[in-house]
Amino acid sequence: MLTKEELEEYSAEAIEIYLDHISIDCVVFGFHEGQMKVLMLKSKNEDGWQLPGGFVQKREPIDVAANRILATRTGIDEVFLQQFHVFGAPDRNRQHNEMYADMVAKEKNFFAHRFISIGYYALVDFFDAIPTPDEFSEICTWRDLNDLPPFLLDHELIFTTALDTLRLQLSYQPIGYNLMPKEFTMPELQKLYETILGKKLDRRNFQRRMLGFGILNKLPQTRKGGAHKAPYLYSFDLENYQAALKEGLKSGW
Amino acid sequence: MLTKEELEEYSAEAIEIYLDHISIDCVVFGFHEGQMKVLMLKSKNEDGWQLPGGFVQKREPIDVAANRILATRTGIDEVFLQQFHVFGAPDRNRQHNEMYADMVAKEKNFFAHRFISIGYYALVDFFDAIPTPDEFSEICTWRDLNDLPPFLLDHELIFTTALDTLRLQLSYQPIGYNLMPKEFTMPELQKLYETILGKKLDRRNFQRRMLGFGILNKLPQTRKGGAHKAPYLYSFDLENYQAALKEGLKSGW
DNA sequence: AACACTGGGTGTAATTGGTACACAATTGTA
DNA sequence: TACAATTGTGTACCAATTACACCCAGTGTT
Repeated sequence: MLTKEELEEYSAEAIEIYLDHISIDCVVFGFHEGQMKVLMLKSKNEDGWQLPGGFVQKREPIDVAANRILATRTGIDEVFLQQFHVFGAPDRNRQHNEMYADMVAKEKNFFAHRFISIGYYALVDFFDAIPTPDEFSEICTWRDLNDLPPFLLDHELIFTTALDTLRLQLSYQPIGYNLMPKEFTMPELQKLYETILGKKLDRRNFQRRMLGFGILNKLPQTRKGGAHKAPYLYSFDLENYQAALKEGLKSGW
Repeated sequence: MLTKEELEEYSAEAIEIYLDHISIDCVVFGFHEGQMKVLMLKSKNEDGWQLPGGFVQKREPIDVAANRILATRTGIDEVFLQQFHVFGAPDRNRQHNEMYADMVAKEKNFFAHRFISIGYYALVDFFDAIPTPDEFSEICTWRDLNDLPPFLLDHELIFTTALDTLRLQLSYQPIGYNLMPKEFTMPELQKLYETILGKKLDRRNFQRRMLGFGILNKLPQTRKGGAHKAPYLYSFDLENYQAALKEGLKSGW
């Protein structure tokens, strides 16, 4: 737990720099060894984990703020980052309020104010990110989607909503450019889709469909070294990929 | 334009009641005589129109705030209301700031603060709504989608984003329950879809597809009085409609 | 009363897209 | 060299979407 002095100091600084009542929380997805990962932070003071988050500077656009927060936690800039929902229950940060209620008057404790949080989700290359804790956390690390720790605040809701959004997104937008390495095999890409969706897909139909989108380049090389037939390598056709992002993969009506 | 005293009074009251830095703007869609309508307000002081909006009370959930704002402008409660995007550019309400800059110090003018606005869109029955202006507007009325007035602030962006979202939504969720009267004919419903999408649809395929969703009840009556064959009346099957809202109309993968 | 006109109800063939398979090819290992 | 495992490609089948044709009912005209 923080001391009275520490809390007051952090609080005074935050009040100077940041907009009151608005926060940002990021759900950062990565992909490694066939498993989906989320970036999480273990709180120093509390017994639980939270998502990377932060506040918006007084004259900073919110997208820039989200980018800055992510860059501070991972060292990566310019990632695929998308706002997906606003979480605005009046008591969403009740936990904090109660913990420090006796120590510092609520008005003087920036963090005890009511915060409406803008949820962003990000897709990043696992190896590009260097998880870096903030001043309130002792650990910042990737957690497996199948082995998630207890969440603080409403961060479980934020995470679940992000995952649902990602799954929905998957059906009408291309995903993968930000999660896969430059070159990859079709089975590797399929594994990503299966992990996000949480179910098996047919190998052959996946390949045909994926190629049908026209967002992949087949490279002449194959991935040698495996104990079996060497699969071809692919890369994303960035131009078509961007176009597909804009236009969507399915027309609907 | 407001007087110094009026502005200070409104401002002082707002500071008491509302959360600073957060606003809500609503894009309210209605449907009348085969035309899509949006609810808009003509500003008393400025030469332009805006979307209905407001602020969040200090201990009020944001969805409740959006509902309250809408209810105040239309008299309807419990409408289909959905947040779709957050608009957070630092100078989005620059217009206001400049206009009153000389009159009241910025710190004392609540409305000159930076506001991050949560965009909601609503679908309402045209006849249920009674457009009611707020204290800053002289007119509150439906405007035709094909004949929109000049927007103030970034409200054109908010409107456009809402329309895009609605069109996207249309391809995987049922729409109509909140926009159509209790009983309606298939051609009337089709007109709604065509208006939202901005293109013609095939009469026969539309009917089959719509019925295929299983969210309509065919009523025994027909709509008499037209100059031609009397079309059947339909109503929504609310139970199935709700289910379709949750599950989506298309599976995706 | 017969007729044309218009808009509404229903059916059907052609095309497309998705699903479920089978089989051949390649690689390292036994 | 045979084998196991995995990848590449093809094809038959079913479901959904699209495109189009035909008939029906109500109104106004001759």
